[in-house]
Amino acid sequence: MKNKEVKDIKVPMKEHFGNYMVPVRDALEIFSGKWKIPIITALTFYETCGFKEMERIIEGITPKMLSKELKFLEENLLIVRKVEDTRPITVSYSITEYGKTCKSVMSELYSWGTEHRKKVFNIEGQVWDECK
Amino acid sequence: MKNKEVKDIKVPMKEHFGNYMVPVRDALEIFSGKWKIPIITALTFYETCGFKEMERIIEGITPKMLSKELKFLEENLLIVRKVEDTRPITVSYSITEYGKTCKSVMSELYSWGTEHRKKVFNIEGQVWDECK
DNA sequence: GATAGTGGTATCCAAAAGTATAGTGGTATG
DNA sequence: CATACCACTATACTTTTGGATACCACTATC
Repeated sequence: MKNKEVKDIKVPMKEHFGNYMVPVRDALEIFSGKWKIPIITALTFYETCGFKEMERIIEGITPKMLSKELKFLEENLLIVRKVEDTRPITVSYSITEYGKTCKSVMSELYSWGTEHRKKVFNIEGQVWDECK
Repeated sequence: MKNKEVKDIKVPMKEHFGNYMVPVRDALEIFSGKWKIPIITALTFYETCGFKEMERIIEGITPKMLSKELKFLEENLLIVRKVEDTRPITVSYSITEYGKTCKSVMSELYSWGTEHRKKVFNIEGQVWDECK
């Protein structure tokens, strides 16, 4: 470090980004994991579903995971659970108006992800079958 | 199911959303986990850092995780690693032009997350200290 | 020659996330 | 009254993620 200008000392991130990271983490907590986006997407499309119905729609999910994630999404006000007084009693899960605001994030993820796939794999399309 | 109209049968999601889910997952793979966003953010701010420098900036990260995530981000073309011919040799990590496109996703996550925090916790601000 | 700084790797461990499988209690249906 | 559908829960297990600690080779400084 002789004939180089003195490097500016870089401070730990909290001093710059403490306030920035927290909401980003909050958002990520909602959207990450294997099943949350499929559930939100299904309910965005169908508006309302029963439990077993979702088990069939979201292929591969186990009742344990479905139950857990539905609780999580309900706690976060994105969906509502309603017990219907039918015979036999059924339970309906619906997306809330607030839940629909997820669309903006998901479409951003979608378009960035699409470009990323092109960039990294040089893939333009028509190869979806290979991706499970 | 007597005096109710016949429910439309809801088909498994792949038929509707197979093509939708894949890029969303791709994007999420980049941004989820504990350290990727802090690393991207640090390099977006400082442009270039050395390895030990990043260990100090990103508080709490272990060299193992840092090394692993840097490799991942490099493979995904978001950052570049360059060995500088100095004494002692140093290594510089920089964000790429492409890496800067992450900003759009992160700012979407930030603004949704900020609204979400208000909605769910009725928190407007000034309580950041409680969140580590 | 001890110490410190550079850029990491190796090994072991704990916690979190997710899977597999079975079972529960209720209500219909044949 | 056996079977099946509904909405789950319970238990055990595997996989993934991340953390703790130690260590390596190299160079420079004291």
